[in-house]
Amino acid sequence: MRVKTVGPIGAKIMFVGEASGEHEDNCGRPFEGFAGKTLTGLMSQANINRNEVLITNVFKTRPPGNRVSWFFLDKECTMVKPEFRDDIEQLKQDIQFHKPNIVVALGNTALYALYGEKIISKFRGYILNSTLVPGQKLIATYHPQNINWEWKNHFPMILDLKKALRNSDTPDIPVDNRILKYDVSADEFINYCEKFVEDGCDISLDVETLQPGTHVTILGLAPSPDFAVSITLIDGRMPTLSYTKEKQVWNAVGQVTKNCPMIMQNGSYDAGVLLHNNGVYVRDLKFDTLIAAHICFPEMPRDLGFIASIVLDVPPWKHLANQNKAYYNAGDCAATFEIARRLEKQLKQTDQWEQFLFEMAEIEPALMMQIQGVKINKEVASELTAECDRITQDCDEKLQVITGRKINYNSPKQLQQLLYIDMGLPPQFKKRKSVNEPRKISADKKAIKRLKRDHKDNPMFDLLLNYKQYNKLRQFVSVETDENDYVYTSYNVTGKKFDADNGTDDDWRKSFGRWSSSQSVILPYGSGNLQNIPEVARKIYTAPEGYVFLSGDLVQAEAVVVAYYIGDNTLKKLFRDRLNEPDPEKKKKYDVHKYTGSIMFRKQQDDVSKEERRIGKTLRHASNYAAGPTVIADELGCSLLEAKKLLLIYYNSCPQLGLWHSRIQAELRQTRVLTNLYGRKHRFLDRWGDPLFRSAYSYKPQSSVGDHLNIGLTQFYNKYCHEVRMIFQLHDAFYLLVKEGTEEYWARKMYEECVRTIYINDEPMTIEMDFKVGPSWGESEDFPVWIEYEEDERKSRYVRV
DNA sequence: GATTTTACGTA
DNA sequence: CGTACGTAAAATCT
Repeated sequence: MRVKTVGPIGAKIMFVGEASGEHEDNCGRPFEGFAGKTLTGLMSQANINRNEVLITNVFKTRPPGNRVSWFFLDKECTMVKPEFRDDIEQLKQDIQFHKPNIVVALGNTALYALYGEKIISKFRGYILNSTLVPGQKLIATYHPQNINWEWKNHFPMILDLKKALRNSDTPDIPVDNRILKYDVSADEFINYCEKFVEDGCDISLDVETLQPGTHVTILGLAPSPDFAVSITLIDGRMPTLSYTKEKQVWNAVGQVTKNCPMIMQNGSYDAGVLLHNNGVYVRDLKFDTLIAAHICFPEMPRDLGFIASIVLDVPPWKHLANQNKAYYNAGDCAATFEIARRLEKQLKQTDQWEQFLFEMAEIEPALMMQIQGVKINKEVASELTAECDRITQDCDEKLQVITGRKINYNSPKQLQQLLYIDMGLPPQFKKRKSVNEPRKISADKKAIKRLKRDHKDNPMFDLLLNYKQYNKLRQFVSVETDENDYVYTSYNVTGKKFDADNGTDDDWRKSFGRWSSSQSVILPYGSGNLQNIPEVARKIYTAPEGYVFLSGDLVQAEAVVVAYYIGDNTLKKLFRDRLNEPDPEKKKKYDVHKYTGSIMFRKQQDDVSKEERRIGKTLRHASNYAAGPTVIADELGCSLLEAKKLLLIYYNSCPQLGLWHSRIQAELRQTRVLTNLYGRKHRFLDRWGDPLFRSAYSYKPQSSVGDHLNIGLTQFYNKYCHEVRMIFQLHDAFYLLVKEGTEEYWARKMYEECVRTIYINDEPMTIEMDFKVGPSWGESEDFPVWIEYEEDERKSRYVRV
């Protein structure tokens, strides 16, 4: 049965879907089946009443197998079969008859029919002018069915629908009055720069770069959302200006960044390139739209195109990037300026301005650490590399004797063949996220450990584990350095690697306020991420003659935060006593894990064995985040039954934990927004269920500790960056490179900036900081410094939880 | 040659 | 059914 367009005459919004499914075919009305239910739900979340809108499909009949490609001649679905062209004509006439203020295209097919473009992810959320009915305002979003498959598109789709509603008052398509000047002459560009300096106005800046070397090819500036100017410095691979002229341009840009408050999208990159390559220092990065987006939409993509699509009412421009880079760059500058205005408003309205400011303040220390880099000891590095090679070769040879064949142990496929087919061992499976997923066979470390447990007499499993360990270690110790033996990392304040721009982006990033570390695009030397270097490999990072590494780490930080959240009085006292204990030897007495062991095994703390302490540590850690018995069993190497017993004892000894977990769930149910100890808000967008809860349990402690350290680190940097060098940030610790003999002086300064009190329900919580000193990152010893801590009102925060 | 999968290091 | 992050090598696709 052909479906009709349904809805009231005079409706302001018209939804256009794809084609009929089974239900639609039966009743002749669009969106009556499963996808229809989803659509109704989405509409109501966007405050749209389904009865007040028009709904139709592009194709009026049901394709065999529900495949849309049936309507097209080609696989890419770009040529409609002649017999279905009437459907398109019908759609056109329907729109012209009803004259809705806005049409909403649902999915690729509708977007193609109405606008001639195929990739919904690139065009969704923008205000478009329909090509099928020129002058008709159009917005595209996902097909409801897609939301059922890809949950991460759920929230953007609701935002799109809300935008459609906002734009349904009038049929007017916003006119683009922007003046985007591109490829201006050097002199004209310099004139603009001088004018901007004279006005002292906010300026948004954006650079395009060329690899390798990260040379600036195009530079754009905008003093408002309506005007932008860009200059091309490198065309292809050739400079466009003479040396003298280009120098004049850089001088002019330098004056702008010296005198004007700057606005950027990911300023850490642009400012880093300008500083490192062009000697241009950005004095006042006033507003970074990446940071703002991270605070406002912590689970959303943060590229400029996406932010624009949810914050602005503009036509899409990102797909033009390859046609005219200079024009596109100017467009980016203008868009960044406007996004900054809108997000500033939103940050203030949602009471997150303070959080925004302290995240902004983290940019400079993060950037400086990136550009300074760390020196590698090449001798130690090559020794360790040789050792890795020796051990892996040795394992390889011994394994060859045992198994009688030579395979690549790094190959999951070959290893699975060897273990589960040739040797006939019981296949091991990877843990699934949900029971609906198919079980996946695996030959990873965990699998081998399990096999080892059941075949204690066979030495091959130890050899395999050894091989894997040293093979992995090799990648951390054999690193490429620059000509001065330095390596670098990019510390990313918003904790995110950028999503691929090919539309096939993987999981979204949660980013709980911790920094991430990744390979620097500006200085691509070293293993990239410096936050996952194994202990042994840290030996290659040695301090120069006369210097040592000094680290300050927050003691048991997450455990402290959890203890206060759940209200565990014994633990609170334990942490407090440790804080007030001047004797470093006696401090060791206050050991959470020994305490846990003593409860679990009902004995005095002094009688707790090493093994019992380990069990206590594992249990506390795992159960804070609601881990299950399988994980405990794997971690402890015990049976599932034993793990279950241990967990039961643990939960009985700590009933507050379960209550806290329930409270988090209740909090989620309200608004899905959780707030940490520093006021950082996070809206959780996952489907309702266990993975959501687990993620939420870890949010408050993890992000609170992250913010706690980063605030201290930033304060420390602002005071002392001219006197001392900051080297690493490891989530709950940071490292300095200090002159021998000044360790204690700097330890005290770190303590002053990092140790502060948060009052939780009027109770003071203080996380202690301990210090370590060593000639290399890998060889350090405790460096006890007794600092009497006075709770200082000025440094404190009050929170209710 | 480009993309996806598998594995594994840290807090 | 800890979570979060980034990278390398193998496997697979085109």
